[in-house]
Amino acid sequence: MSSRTVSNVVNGYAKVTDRTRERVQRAVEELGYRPNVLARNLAQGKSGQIALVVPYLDTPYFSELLQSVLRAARAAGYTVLIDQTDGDPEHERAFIAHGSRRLLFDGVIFSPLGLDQMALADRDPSLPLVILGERSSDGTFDHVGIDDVAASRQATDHLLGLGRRRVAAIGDQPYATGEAAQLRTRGFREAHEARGQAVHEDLVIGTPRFNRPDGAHAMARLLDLEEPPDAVFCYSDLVALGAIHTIVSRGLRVPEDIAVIGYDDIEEGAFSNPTVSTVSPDKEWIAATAVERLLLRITSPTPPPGLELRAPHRLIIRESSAR
Amino acid sequence: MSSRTVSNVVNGYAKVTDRTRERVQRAVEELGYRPNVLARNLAQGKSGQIALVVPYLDTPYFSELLQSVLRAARAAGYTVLIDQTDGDPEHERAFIAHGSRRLLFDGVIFSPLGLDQMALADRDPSLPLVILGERSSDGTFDHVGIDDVAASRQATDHLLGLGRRRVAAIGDQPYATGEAAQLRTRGFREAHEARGQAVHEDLVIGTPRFNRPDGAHAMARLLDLEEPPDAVFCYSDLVALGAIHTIVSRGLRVPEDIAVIGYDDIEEGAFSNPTVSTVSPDKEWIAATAVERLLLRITSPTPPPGLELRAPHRLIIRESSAR
DNA sequence: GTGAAAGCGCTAACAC
DNA sequence: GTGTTAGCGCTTTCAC
Repeated sequence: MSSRTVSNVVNGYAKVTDRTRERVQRAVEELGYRPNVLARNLAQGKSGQIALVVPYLDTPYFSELLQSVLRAARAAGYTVLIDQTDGDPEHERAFIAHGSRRLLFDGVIFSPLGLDQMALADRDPSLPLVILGERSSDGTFDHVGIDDVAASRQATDHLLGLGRRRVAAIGDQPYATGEAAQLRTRGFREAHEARGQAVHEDLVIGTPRFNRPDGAHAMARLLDLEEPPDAVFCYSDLVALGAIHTIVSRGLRVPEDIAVIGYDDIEEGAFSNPTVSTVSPDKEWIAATAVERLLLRITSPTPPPGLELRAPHRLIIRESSAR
Repeated sequence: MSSRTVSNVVNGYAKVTDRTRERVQRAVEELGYRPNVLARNLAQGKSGQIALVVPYLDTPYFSELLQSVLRAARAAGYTVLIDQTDGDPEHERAFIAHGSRRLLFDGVIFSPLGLDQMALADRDPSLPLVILGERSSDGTFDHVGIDDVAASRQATDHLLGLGRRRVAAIGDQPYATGEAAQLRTRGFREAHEARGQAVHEDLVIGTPRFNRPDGAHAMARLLDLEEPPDAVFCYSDLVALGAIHTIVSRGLRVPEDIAVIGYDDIEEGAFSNPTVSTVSPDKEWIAATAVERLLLRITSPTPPPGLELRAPHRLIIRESSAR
């Protein structure tokens, strides 16, 4: 009995006699044999790992996503290695560039923040890659995300449909790396246009990130205006929660005085006071699709075409924008 | 020039001539040489990875912790592999038992939920291990966590000090795997004793997990009592948030009608309405210490003694239990 | 300080 | 179907 046969048995190749298989298995049991993953990795030139690289792991959206990715990867026998970039372009680049860690993972699911399209293109072409969020594919990787413009248009239209006439937007990022934010702003504008209403430019506020504090500060600025808004479209649920915090602490009511809608559909928004309306992307779909495409890319002998995958989304109306 | 010399240079061993080092480095540049991590791993018998295994990754407490662990590990040149067990005993056991994945990580930081002390003892003794949460060390691993009894006593005492006389506790788990919960219940009782007050046994409510829905349901039960509580000690901030959600939706006020205090100090509690008082464990300390001890355990030739490490904690009083 | 050569433990051609 | 053997690309003991 040789190592070849053992390898066959351990890896479950069909071509083994039942008797041999049994003999091997008993020996494995008795000797307490454990295959050495490290050796296998080297021999195969694969690590059996995929990396999930996101800007922030304590953002509920990403931790909920991480969970789904983990589940999908596990089902396929892969382990998940993670890293947080804090949106640092250098850190982000290091992950997709040629580097010594290249072999540590067979592929990457990557949610870039500080990297513009150009930097994305300049990467290790042999690294299977799936991009999350808002970056259009250049054909060498897959991209999965929801239709931000349409979703934002719907959210804004919902607010306008409530009869609100001074609708604010919190989260714009008018610079190269703010593509996702800009798409939402575009949707915000389109909704106004469709109803023949003008956008109040002073009500479009930028934020460096999409956090609670960002939302809280931005809302404070809006309330300090001579004519504050009567509704707010926030580019994340955290921003919405922060904004609501400010509104309430100033003695105003949500939604009576100011209606609020967020983005991401994190669980927190379903239990907050008030509960917050939101754009709900299908995270399970996003995670499952991202993993599926990545594994295909990893195992396929010839690189599959880079796809634009549109995840489903829907509007969830809760107390913060109830009639 | 041999591979030996190159290895020396790449790994930064001191014993190389400046001239040789330069020659090697230029060659490395020109050839675009990248060391193969997989081969190195095999040769060294190490993966340069540590695993973080927690019950739930979408729990803010764990995602905040994960973030700190990541930072500490990265500083030491380690990558972090993660897994979520959902508290499933079988899944948890698989991670610390002898197994083929053993070599995939050099050590594990583990927050068990479904595993009792006995099951913990029966593990791969060669696996460096640091336990988080409430499990006392048997001397073969380190344990880091806050003093749950003391912290719970302080939280409860704070509520009693407010003059509340019917203080409830949400989160008890009176079974083998509920050690952490039981310690909190003990602190809850001790606080009453210290003030010579009786615990209202009907106000001590169990929950399967420490989630928002758990808190919401438990609170509903408490409010259905003939004599509802006038204060609640919740075993997690999520439970507190869920409880507050229920209280508010019944038209009662926090803290006027019912004061609430939580546990974990997640960011969400600082922005919710009302903001929630909480027991704040020093997560940064916990993560840094856990990683430090784990790496020591990994690199030390002789196994270090298993330590009980007590992380600092403090009470943060916010609106939910303001006077 | 540098070179040669022997593993690390597995997988996968290649023969039988 | 089973055995033999040559790598995978490093690290490291051992001479020089």
